[in-house]
Amino acid sequence: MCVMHLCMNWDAISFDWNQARAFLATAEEGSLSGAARVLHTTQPTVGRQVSALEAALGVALFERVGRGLALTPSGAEVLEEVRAMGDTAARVSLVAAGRNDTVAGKVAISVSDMMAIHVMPDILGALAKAEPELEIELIVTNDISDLLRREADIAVRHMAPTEPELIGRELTGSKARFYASEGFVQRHGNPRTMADAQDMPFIGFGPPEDMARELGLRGINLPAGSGRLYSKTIFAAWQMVCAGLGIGIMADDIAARSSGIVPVLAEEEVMPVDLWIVTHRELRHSRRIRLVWETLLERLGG
Amino acid sequence: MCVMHLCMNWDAISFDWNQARAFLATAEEGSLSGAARVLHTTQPTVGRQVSALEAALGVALFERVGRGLALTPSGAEVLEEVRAMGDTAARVSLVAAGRNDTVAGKVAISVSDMMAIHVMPDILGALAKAEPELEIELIVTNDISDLLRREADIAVRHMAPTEPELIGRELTGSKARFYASEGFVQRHGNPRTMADAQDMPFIGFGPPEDMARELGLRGINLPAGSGRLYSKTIFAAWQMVCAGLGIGIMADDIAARSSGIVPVLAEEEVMPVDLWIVTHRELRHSRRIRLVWETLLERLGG
DNA sequence: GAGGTTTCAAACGAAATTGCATGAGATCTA
DNA sequence: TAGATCTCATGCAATTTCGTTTGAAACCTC
Repeated sequence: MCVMHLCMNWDAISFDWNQARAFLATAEEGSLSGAARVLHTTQPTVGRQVSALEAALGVALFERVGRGLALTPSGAEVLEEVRAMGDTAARVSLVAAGRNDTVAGKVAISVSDMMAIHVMPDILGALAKAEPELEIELIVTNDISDLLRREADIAVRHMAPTEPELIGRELTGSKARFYASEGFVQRHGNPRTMADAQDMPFIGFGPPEDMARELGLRGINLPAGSGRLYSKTIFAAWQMVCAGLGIGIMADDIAARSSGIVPVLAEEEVMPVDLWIVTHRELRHSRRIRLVWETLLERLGG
Repeated sequence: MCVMHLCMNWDAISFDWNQARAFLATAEEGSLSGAARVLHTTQPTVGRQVSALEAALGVALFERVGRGLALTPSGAEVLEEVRAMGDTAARVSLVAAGRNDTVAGKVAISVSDMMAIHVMPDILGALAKAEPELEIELIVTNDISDLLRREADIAVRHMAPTEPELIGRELTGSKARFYASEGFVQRHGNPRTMADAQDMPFIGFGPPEDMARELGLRGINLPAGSGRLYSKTIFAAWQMVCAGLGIGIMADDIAARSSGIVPVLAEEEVMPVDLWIVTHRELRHSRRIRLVWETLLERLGG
């Protein structure tokens, strides 16, 4: 609109911005109580703030209808704008975090469950010891965390980021191959090719379709009907492999930590494991973020 | 960016929005004291709010340098985003005002000085009597007020609005013609055509170039060198006409209120006076605005 | 229909924020 | 260089806001 701000209209923004936030949270969450929860405050406070905003703007935003509130048409219209205000507020928070030059504070790292269990403890332990003021939240998920919405500050992913707002760095990932338990091999034999394993069960790390597509890209075709056992929680799936329920794919270094596990399908392709650390472009220069970033880079092999 | 708000990231907007506003005002005004003035609060309060924001974001926004503050590079970057937040806040205020269904409150009307003196008093008097809770600010300016920035809520202009956000309604403006004082006519005679007035002084309502261009569009060519006396304050210019200093253009109904004034240049074109009332599209349906709008329409002749 | 679980609203005491007054430092003018 | 006028920082009293608690009404489940 207008970039020049020679004279700002201060009257137009003189309403209480926190009350606007309370209204936003209430409308989004659907209730005063819900808003109070997400804002880490209490229901009476949110209620008073919304009422005060209504009085200040001279507009009835909600209609008190039994339990819960209902947006009035005016409220819906105002909400649109307040929502935009919330979006810009999130951007304020983002660039501020990117400029944050204190080491103290929180960094949220999103990793897969296997990494959380097998490789992160050492790294986080070293980090916590080296930087006592650093607070780290480990978000364990096998879905790709939404860095754009800042569910996490840094994510360890298995692929390069596609969003232009994100920047990533590839790590020297290990190799992955097929494994099974010693018990499984004793019972079924150790297949050397996929043809040998036609009738053997495979443990998947996600829906069979996804697994088949993923491996198909690497020239490996799983037998039809395999992978009826799967879990998106890789740790759980791997436990099934260890229990001798079937064949699974695992990174060599992690497989090496499990006892009683042997490689199978020796003549099939050994697959490289893509590993990326990813963060938001704006956060890249935050001292705190960079500290964690460098440590991850070093310990995971940059 | 993302229109879907299935789950909002509430942590990202959990900083104090009023503190952000304090920072915005401070940065824009250049000092804590200045910010305190525009925000109708005190300097210690603004100072504490800005400091608290710095602490919350972990970013040094200002560098305390003797008298006054200087934005840090980080502060400048954050300011950009907070400025965007301020813009959206202004929009909140705008649509809220448009939905405001209370009669009580302020309406700012922007008019030319002549209108302010000659026609508004009656209208505003009637309005104030009919609606005791209505508060009206009369902004007197011959520049077109920036309705987009809400310097005024309603403007009476001499041309149709060009901005798409504004809506206007044409009024039945009066006719305008050339006038001079009786004393002037006694001394110089009453010219009937522009040729007769070649050597007579003209009083302008703005820079001679503007006047010449404006009248040229209507087929009237002022003598070269006329209009060396002018004032953008039309009232002042008209006083010069009344004092017999020269010939001036005036709307008939307003000229009729001045004694000792007679029409001159009778054979020249009589010019229609364009008259529009203009407001912001969003404000159109505010009860308060509509009330004033309808009154202006009625009394000024819709 | 009773019990449990929500919701919002009201009252009261506590805590945080605000405003005023004051002081110290810097800039500008004479 | 001295005075005036700005600026921001600090201490203290007063107001406002907040959180806790309680109550009443609506919804869901059994």
